[in-house]
Amino acid sequence: MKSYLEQHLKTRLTELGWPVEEPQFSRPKKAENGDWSTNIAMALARVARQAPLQIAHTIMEGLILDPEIVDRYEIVAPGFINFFQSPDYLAHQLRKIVTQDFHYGRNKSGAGQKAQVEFVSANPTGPLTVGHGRQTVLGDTIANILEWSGYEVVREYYFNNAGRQMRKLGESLRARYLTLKGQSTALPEDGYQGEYLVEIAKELLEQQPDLSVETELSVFKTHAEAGIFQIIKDTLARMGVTHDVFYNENTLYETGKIEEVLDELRRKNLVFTKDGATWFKTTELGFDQDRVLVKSTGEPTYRLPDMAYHREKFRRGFDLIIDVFGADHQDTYPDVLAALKVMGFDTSKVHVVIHQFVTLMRGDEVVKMSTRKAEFVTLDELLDEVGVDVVRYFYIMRGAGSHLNFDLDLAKRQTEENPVFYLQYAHARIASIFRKAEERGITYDVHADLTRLGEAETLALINELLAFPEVVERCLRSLEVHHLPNYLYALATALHKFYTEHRVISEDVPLSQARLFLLKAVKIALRNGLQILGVTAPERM
RNA sequence: GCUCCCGUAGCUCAACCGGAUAGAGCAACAGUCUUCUAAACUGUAGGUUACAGGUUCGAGUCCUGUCGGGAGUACCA
Repeated sequence: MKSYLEQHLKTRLTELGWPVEEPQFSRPKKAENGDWSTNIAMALARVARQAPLQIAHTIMEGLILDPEIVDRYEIVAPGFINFFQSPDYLAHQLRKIVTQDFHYGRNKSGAGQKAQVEFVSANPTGPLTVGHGRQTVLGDTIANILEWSGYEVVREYYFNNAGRQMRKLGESLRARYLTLKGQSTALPEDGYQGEYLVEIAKELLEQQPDLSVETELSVFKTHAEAGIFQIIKDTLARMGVTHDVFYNENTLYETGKIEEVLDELRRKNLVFTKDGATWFKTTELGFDQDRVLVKSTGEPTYRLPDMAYHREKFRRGFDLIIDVFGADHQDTYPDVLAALKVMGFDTSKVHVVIHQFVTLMRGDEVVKMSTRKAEFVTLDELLDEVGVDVVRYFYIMRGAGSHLNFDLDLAKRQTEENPVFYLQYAHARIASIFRKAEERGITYDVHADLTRLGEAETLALINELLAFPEVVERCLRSLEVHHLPNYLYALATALHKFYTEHRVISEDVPLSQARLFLLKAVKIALRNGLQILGVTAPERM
């Protein structure tokens, strides 16, 4: 309907000799303002030097619209043109949904294109925390949206298993190991105090009982890393998340990619040496200060590998590159992107999604988190307490740019007034009605007479239902996926209202069948939407 | 100091490229189950969209400034 109107309106504007800018259509909030509305007359007021209402009339007088699609239109002050869709059109759309079934809501905007989503990327120093949860769900849901838009998607996890942090980790494991062996050893200063290292030490002791203080640290480091990665991957699996690629920063060194980037920047005259360190001349590119690429110790900062990594992303041929970062990484990407641009890559392909922090609350108290001190609630613990469906939904229901308060007490307590259950209940309710219909011998009929559907609540439900593909596209355009849970909530509300007002199964068999047909379509949209969110759609509750 | 994010009902948050009377949930109050699942529905109340200017037919949305919260501003990542 939208594209139909767009097309005809554009043609008409051309006839009139007015600038054919992209006409904007929106679904009015109020049903009385039609099913689709455009503000084109107001937008043209200045250029055409006429009153918006006059323009609207001029446009509409010469516009011939198919009555099977558009029932009627109205011109309303200050200059809106509102269109009302015809019943035939609605019926036709409903049939389409049922035919598309598992494909309802998909679009082809990314067909033939490759996308990469990098998310989580936590270094293997400890289990994933509640803080990582937000990024996990955000990244995975964005990836789902891309898949529903036709992209071929690679989910990627970037990690670093070298450096000071990992050394500390190895030392911490060694201390735990030796303590288990009866040689009580203190954890190093700033060591990792988490209980998980004790578990990993026990495993190590079973497998290799002969290690000692003399053993190379790398043995402990390697074992700690493997053990922790197992924990992380298990957690991700519980969340329903599978990464296709785990990219080790170290390979960038081994294959000389780091040097290549440095050389390339040198050739562009953007590198200089000062105080024994190697600097990136970012001031030359419009930044307020220069940045260190290689420390005086000879060790590169995160910046250089990040540049090399992103250069690899481009070379691997991705058409769309999405980085999901926490707010603490805010300053790390502008100069990385600047370097890539200098190297000749099209950085408009890179989209950085920054999410604000999660504040973990216990009632009114803020829970402070630190991986090293093991003062945190792990994602696993959260999953144990409230389940995957609730965790995924809670993390995604708010915009990434908003700070998220995650109240543990509330999440645990929430079993009844929880929005997730509200959605799932809508789905289960429909399933239940279908079971009941079968009992009563009323069968679902593909050829049901849909002209029987016409009450206000019914039309509201159908309109909500038809918006689903638009919501998916909007999530894609904006990379703001919280629109989806919000939409599904509204769809569930429309369903519940319809249910309260109108009995589906009645003596009137044709009407029952028409309503069953509608519910079938609603069930499809709910199920597909929940699938994108990674939330289950139960048949009964 | 500078950069980025945020500020909307008592609380948690929506509001598509600037559109029509700023919407939900929770909490409060009042109702609705002999009938397909009441994990639901209806109604009442709750707002100077932090503040002050500006841009225009129209601003929660864009611009400038102020205040408040968060993140960054390292030879940490």
